[in-house]
Amino acid sequence: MLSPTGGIPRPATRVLVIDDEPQIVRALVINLKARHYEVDAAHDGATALQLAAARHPDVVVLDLGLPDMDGVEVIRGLRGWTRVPILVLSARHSSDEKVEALDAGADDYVTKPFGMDELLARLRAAVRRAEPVPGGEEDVIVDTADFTVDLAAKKVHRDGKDVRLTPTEWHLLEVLVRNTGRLVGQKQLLQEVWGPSYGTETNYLRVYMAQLRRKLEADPAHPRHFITEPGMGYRFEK
Amino acid sequence: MLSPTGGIPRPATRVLVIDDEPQIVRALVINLKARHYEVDAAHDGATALQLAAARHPDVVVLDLGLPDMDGVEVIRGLRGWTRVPILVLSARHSSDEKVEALDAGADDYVTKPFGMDELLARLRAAVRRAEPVPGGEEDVIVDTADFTVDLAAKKVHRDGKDVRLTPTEWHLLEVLVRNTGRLVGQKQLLQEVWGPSYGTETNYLRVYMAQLRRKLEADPAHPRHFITEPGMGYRFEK
DNA sequence: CGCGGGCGTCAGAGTTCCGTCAAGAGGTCC
DNA sequence: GGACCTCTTGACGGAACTCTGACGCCCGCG
Repeated sequence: MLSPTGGIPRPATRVLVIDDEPQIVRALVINLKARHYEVDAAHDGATALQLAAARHPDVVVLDLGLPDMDGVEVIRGLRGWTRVPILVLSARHSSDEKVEALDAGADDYVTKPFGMDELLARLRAAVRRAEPVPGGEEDVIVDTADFTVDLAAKKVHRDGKDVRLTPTEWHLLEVLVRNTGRLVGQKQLLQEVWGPSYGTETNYLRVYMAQLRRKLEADPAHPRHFITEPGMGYRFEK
Repeated sequence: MLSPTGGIPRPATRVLVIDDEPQIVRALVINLKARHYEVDAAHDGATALQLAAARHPDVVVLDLGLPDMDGVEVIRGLRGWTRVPILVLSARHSSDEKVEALDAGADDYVTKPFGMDELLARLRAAVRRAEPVPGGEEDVIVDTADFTVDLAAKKVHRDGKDVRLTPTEWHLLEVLVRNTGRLVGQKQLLQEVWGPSYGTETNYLRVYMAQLRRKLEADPAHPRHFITEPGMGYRFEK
């Protein structure tokens, strides 16, 4: 990873670009980075699905013509678990193609060649409407008997004090809290926190889970909130 | 999905069509009504804003060329109080126009002449993503008289408490529950839980089935939910 | 009435998995 | 360069889980 620890306060929009044509990827990456988006790129569908799971992009730009799988399959693969906006690029102008992609779950369909300004505007629109309603959403703060997690401010409060967490500790906590009550498999946990290639290093989990419990549990030896499900994963309970 | 809303019986999707060209309005209205949308139509911006406030449409189709006011002003007027999806129609292909409309709050931009199929697909996409998350937490929950299984959270609840299951127990339960009411053969059960090379070790089944019944049945000796079909397999009943 | 197959139950052995500690590697800030 | 801080890695005791064999029960059948 390039900046595993550095990304601190600004929640930059993360874009996943999926295209097998290097020039297009390059043009997109340059333009997006210039506008302070965080960009990941994949040149085939399999990599794309992996990256999406690992990085949780805020928006996906997908070229339908991929070497390894049908673009529509990529859409379905994503839609199986996420509602992230998908902006489709395609050289095909056929109406059927558009309808198929849109009905599979795409949010927008742009035909090549496209104007960069227009694409960026469509991207802004897609991101904008995916944003949570500015006024509502109490979900950013999760309260337990022992501590409070503020997902927006990235802060944990306990006994009237802020608890200091390292980036990895926070990342792990975040994944667990966003799935409050649900079991999160160790593989999923590892891949979301450490990256797609870390699926088996369960010792990381043990170390950092212990760290979290030491900092947040009233009695770290008998955790009430960070619960181990042996052989499966961990679960955060309020 | 045949119905515009995605199959669930719900009040019809309401569309507000704003265009000053009678033929286009007519074509849209006919096509939309044929697909069981409710349709309102306005021929100018002022009427459109009034109608939108009165009728609360689920999606707006807006032609930018209106007699009384600039189309972008209509977008702003709507965005002042609602996040309803806005699909813009326009004869102008200019990139600047598109960018302006999209940044003013439009969700999509289609240039005339447009294909009706494509427009309808884009409309479906706009409506779809505005829908609330299906099922709230989309947790698949199976309820019985004695306990509750949450397949997404991997949780079993009984008598106000969470029941702790081992990985094998959970896996077995999952296969049975996903086939509620159906007989699952022992070979199938073994292969799904233990792997393709296990087809005959029926003693595993006996042990873990007993485990499940002890943890979940009110009277493990006389199971109501985990039913043995001698010589064949097991069946889960609510 | 004896026999055998299929099933449920139990408890122990063996293995895997987890929590904990500690030490080293790498990076950052003064 | 030195003093942190953080992430990685290895080792170990103990806990949890899986597997296995033994036993008893029920039932159909010879």
